[in-house]
Amino acid sequence: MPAPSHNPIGVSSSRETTTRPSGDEDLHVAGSDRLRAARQRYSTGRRAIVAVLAQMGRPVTAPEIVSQDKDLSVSSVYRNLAVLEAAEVVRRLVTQDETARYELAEEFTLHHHHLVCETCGLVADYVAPAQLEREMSNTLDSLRDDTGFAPRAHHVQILGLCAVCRRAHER
Amino acid sequence: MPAPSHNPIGVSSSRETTTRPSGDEDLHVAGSDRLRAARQRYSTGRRAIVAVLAQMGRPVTAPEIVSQDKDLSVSSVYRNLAVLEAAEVVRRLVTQDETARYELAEEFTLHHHHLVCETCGLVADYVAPAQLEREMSNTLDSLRDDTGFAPRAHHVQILGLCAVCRRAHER
DNA sequence: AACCGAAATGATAGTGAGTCTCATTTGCGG
DNA sequence: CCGCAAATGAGACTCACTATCATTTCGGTT
Repeated sequence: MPAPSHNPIGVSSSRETTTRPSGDEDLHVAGSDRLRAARQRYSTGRRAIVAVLAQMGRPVTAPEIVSQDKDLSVSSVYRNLAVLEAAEVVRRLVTQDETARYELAEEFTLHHHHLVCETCGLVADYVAPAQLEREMSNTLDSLRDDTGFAPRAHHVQILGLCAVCRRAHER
Repeated sequence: MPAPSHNPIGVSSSRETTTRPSGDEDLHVAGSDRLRAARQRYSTGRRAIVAVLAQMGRPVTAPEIVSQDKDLSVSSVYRNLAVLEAAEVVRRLVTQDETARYELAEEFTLHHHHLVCETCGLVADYVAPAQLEREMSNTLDSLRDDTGFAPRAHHVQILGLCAVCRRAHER
């Protein structure tokens, strides 16, 4: 298990993500519950996908998931990601490189946003200051009142250069 | 030229967008300048793309641009959008439906974010309250200091139901 | 424990946005 | 007016993603 050292950003690996406080057991139990609530089975394939997402600790693409676990087939991964998203076990997110990425639903993580590297496309988790979140929810409240648009979620993407690309860029 | 006092949503049609204050002449002059600065020509095709974007007043996809102006070819549109983006005349943005959309660069509009309808995919401009923007820039400042990530831009997507889909959904 | 039917799977073909190539055309500089 | 680099457009290609469908798995019932 490689460990990319300490890092205030949530690109951390396996055990110790900044954005996922609870253990793997709870995770699978909760996943199973949610699927049952949606009248779906928590099959081996679906469990495997959740395991990969938990292990990665950053949003990953479907092809990445397939290559992580060779027992998974392409079509099943896509189908199951859709099921897991509908059951709110995973969250689907799209960034600048227009390939969908998946991560555990926010209920299994902390509420967070994303840092997107414009050079290499890497997406990292980022927990925003409480004050910003407060301001955001004020804003959403008035949006609901002032306009016809009914907000359900918000998502902040911060675009820039990740540490690695920044160093590579400097010289 | 309406100031974005009420109705912060910018889905308004043709002439009178809430998010683009200046006239078309200025726009093309500025566009031409920027391209020249990037050692590129402001060719007919590129001008046509800018005209379409100005007219639409909301982020549009490349296929939409092609269908708006039959003189444009697919390959040229993609190539020129890339050129225009590099010259910072247009801005490329990707939302949940993973099809890139383009709009005029922010210097030709007001600083704004986007309302994304989860049902129909429509993307509308949204000018956020000053207080939220203030909080956002505080956050970005400390991000730059605290982590290895160098932010260049931020982008808030508010996901939910647009007025039309909301009404269709209610009954 | 064997059976049934529904749910899940996986190989494969299809879709469509976006990219690459290259021969042709356009248009600025001398 | 010429020459050459920039721009164009048709079409082939890539690849993430979806749809199809025959096969397999699994939970519930006798």
